[in-house]
Amino acid sequence: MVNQNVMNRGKKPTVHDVARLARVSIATVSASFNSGPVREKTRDRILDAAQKLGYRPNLIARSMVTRKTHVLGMILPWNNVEITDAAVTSATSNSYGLMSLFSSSNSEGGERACIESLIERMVDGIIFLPKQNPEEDYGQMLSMIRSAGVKVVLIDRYFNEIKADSVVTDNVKGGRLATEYLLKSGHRKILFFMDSRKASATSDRLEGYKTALAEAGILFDNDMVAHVGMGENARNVAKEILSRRKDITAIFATSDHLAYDVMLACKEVGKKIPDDISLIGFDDILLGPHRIGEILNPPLTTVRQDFSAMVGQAIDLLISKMKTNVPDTGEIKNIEPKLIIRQSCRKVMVNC
Amino acid sequence: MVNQNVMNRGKKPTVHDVARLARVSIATVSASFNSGPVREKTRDRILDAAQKLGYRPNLIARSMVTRKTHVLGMILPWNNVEITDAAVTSATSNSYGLMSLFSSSNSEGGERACIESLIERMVDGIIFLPKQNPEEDYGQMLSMIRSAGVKVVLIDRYFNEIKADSVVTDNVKGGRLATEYLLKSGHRKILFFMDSRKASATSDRLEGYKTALAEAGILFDNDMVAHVGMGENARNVAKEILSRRKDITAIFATSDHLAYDVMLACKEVGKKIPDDISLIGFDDILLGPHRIGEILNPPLTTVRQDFSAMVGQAIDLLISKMKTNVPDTGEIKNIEPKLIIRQSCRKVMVNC
DNA sequence: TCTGTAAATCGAAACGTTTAGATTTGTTTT
DNA sequence: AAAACAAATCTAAACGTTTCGATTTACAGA
Repeated sequence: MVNQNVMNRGKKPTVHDVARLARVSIATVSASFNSGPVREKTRDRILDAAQKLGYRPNLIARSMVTRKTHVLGMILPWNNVEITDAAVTSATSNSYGLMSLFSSSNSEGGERACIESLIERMVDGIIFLPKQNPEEDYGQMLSMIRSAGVKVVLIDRYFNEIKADSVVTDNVKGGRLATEYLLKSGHRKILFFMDSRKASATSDRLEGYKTALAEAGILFDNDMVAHVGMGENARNVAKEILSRRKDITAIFATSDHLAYDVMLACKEVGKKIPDDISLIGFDDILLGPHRIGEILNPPLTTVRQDFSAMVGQAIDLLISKMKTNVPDTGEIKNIEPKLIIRQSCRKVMVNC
Repeated sequence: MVNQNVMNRGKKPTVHDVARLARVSIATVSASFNSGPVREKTRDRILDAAQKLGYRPNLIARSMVTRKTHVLGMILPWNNVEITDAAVTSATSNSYGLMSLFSSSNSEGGERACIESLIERMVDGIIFLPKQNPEEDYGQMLSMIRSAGVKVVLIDRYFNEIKADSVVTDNVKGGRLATEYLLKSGHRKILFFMDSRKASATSDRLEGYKTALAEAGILFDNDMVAHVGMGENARNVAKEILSRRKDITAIFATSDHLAYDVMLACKEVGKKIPDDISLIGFDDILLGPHRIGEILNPPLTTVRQDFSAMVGQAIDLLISKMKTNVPDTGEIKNIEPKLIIRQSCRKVMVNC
């Protein structure tokens, strides 16, 4: 029930209306809504008046003067449920809004256009998962962001040449986990099956693969890493390799999607998983109430990334950077990956 | 290279800086950025100046006076890649920003809290997919939105008692498509397997099921519709029915997730799909480069919803409503569903 | 009661646009 | 060349906050 006498008829009530009703100045109203120094009695009177009028501060007006929108931006190459979920949850619980953009569906302009759009909308900070296309100048993109006074933290990727705060899965550990598991199961000829992007995530996983091999005293063979080129079809690439390299007993695919393509290829080529080929993926993609690995046939052993933790920490970091105005230190936070054992790998006899 | 002489050193340039450099008033600057009436010669001078200064209009300040943020809000029960993808694409191409919220992960407050948050942030319009919980007062929620001067269109759901514009899949057609297909394949005992929510989508699919039955001259049997209660596990419910009702030859599940649970149940009970039981789903959930139905074993026949078209039309409608200030007509737009035939159904001999 | 001081309150000026309405400029008509 | 009119430009006032410095108030100590 709204008191019509004091209503600025038809329009939303403002600080002025509240001030008038509470018999104080607008400055005092503002103070009581921002926990400034105001006597309890006055605050009660003001809150009462605000209540009576149904007053809610206009965030746009506030942004105008504070030069903070309390909105975060996020740029991903593709939509990812786990990431966007974690991001809105984390942003919301810090009472920030979130605007997500997908750089690959952005028809023209890609990542740069996304950045410009977010800057224009004056987000306070940006969570950025760069594609790491070799032809793009990420240094320039980042300085574009910074010179607009916007804070940024990278997720799932980091740059060697460019100083930027990132939070990523410990991919070398992930690669090691997968490879060690295969090694322990007796496999010696393990194919590293990757896409052709130049992402830090992928090369770190490869490094983990090499580390595990070295620790097991096995010589790294460059022919055992297979790239799926840009235009190529992963399934066909896998088929080709499968029929050419009969010695391969296990495949470590750098994503669950790639692993699925390997499954398809195996079926077409007449190899059974895990009997003929052991297969391990990466990501453990979430799919509604399940993981894709549970649904596949056979259920896929894989390395789970904790995107929720990754994004949560990224947003915490971002917010703390927004408060204290220190320049980027280039810090890289690692999130622990986890081996999820299902049924796509089998033990193999080693002749020793 | 920025001209330092004219720079408001350190701060971003404003209309005033541009006006000064171009020797016009700020009103004229504003006019040329809003395609107002300004002589070509002057416009060039202004655009030149703006260029030189690196001027970009401050959208917050603009919002302050126009009372439009050019941001849309979206509320979904759960994150859905297809919907959020379509929404950001469509919003972006109309040069709107988008803020998505998920009412079920919003720890406290749910849908109402999401609405309040979006209103507070002064979005111009809201795309709302209500859970349709029976205990919620959606009429009140909608009038909350409207009285804040925010436009709203519903997706995937509509209300009978409440006047609200919606765009939904033609679910009775979808239900009919699925049932007719099963009927044509010779099935007579078709279980309608649904969750217990009171969503219009589900009851429409049931209506489509009944229609198809009636058209085939088959008496509707209420025992052939199975509900999964709130606390219940769909797989267990399916198992129970499967072992009790030996006459069932086909199951129409109202979602792909539910269909997957049926698959699990069949496996546990020793029934083979499609040999013993024919199964059909709904949604045709997108999963990266694939559909979940392709990945399942056997590949799942299902009814595809075109979420992309649904959201696209919803946003178009929303935007047109925001321009012309007419009250909601309660119009309901239908999106065509499509039967996707894979391998989870088989033909059955009819004794005639 | 008076004074000194800290705390509370206030007035006014931003913040960067858009937008009426007034005024000037340019163009056509007479 | 003057008058009439349309088009372009300008001036000033919003829009609803926060914030800074000034002013008032409350209260303790003398």
